Amino acid sequence: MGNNLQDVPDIVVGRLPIYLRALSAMQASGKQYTSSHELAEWLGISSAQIRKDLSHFGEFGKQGTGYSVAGLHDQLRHILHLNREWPLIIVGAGNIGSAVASYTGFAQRGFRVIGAFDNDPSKIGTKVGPFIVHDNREIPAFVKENHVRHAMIAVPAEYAQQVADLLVASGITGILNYAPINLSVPAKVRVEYIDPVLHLQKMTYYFE
Amino acid sequence: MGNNLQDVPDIVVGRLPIYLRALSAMQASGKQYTSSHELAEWLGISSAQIRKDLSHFGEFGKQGTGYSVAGLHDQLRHILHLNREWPLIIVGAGNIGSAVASYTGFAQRGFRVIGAFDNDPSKIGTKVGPFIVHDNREIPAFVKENHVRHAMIAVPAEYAQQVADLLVASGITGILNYAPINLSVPAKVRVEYIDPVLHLQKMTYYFE
DNA sequence: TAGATTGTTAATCGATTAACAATC
DNA sequence: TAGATTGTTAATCGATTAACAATC
Repeated sequence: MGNNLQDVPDIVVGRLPIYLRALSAMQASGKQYTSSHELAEWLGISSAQIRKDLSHFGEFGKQGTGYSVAGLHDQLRHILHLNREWPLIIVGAGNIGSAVASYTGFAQRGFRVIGAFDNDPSKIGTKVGPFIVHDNREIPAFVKENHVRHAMIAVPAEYAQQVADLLVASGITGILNYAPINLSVPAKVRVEYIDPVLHLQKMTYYFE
Repeated sequence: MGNNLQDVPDIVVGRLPIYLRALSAMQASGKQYTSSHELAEWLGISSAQIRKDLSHFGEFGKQGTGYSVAGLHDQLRHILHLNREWPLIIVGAGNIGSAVASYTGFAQRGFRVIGAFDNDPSKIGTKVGPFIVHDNREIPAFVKENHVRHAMIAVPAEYAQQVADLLVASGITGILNYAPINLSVPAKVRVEYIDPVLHLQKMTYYFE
């Protein structure tokens, strides 16, 4: 019941990848079946929440038995459109950009970095991970040719907005921003943020 | 009113670093005063929420005028215990660990990496950023000597839990986990998670 | 002063949880 | 069958927002 995208709260969508990640770990450990209770304990949330979240998309369990680990895993992959490989680009070839370009964890989870860009002449032409760094000016053509939807921004904060503008103009509709600054983009473009310092600062509130 | 730590919802605490980050940017641009409305537009949230959040900690504004950028910035730094420098260690000297060790963005925001560790003999003794990588076995002594409270985990998922156990046993009370796996730790220990793939997977739900 | 904006209250909105009939 | 667990409903809980008196 309720398969309309509009029906599903954003906060629920945000938990699906967490469920998927837990199911992958269970699958890797050879587990065949699980239950909302087991998943809940694993993740530190309530079993009712897991059942409620899943109920937005269908009925995936069996009374008395629970969920097939592989079955629910596949359903979630499908719901999240991860049964294909999404190409990604990374803009910024500094420390963070290099680490992201070299990160091998994308492939098994639905994504593949296919290009790296920077506007610094001293970086263009060098390699980060397996990629030769190209000039930012090549982004629009590259994005169009390769039907890229996602980009990661790993440039200094002062350049992040102009890079975002370029990405949006190039047709990118999902941005993962590593620069510690809020971006302003059209409503149709999704932006997610990663800033480790925010997490650390949140913790220190509770210290001392 | 309401300066009791228990009073303040965790979700409110999580927004304070975002406000602080915005105020830093305003300060850098030479702005003297701001208002809840301006901050709200900047951050894409409601002005009422900002005023409500701040009201948990005191009265920082003036009717008709708004907030002193520098004043509110300092208040938030104080509330978040950022008017000192917190030492950090990083465990795992791979791509992510190296990037984090080299990241220069911690210093201005209350943190400083002071040590890097790994258990791989081929990495111990090498340099990541400005640090020589030490053996994980040196963690307990190092944490005690330097009164370290925070650690970042950047090891493969399969080792993350045992590293977390070692950190907790060493006296670490705040963990920022870059490994894509949920950690199980005592209630007194805070854990925050960074997994870029979760963010990307959330976005693809809305694609196509 | 007149205009603007705060801090706070009360109302609204939405998310989480408890409980249980259905059923494997 | 007996035990276990789902999917769903209704109740609870908590967070967000609208509105406004106070006042700079």
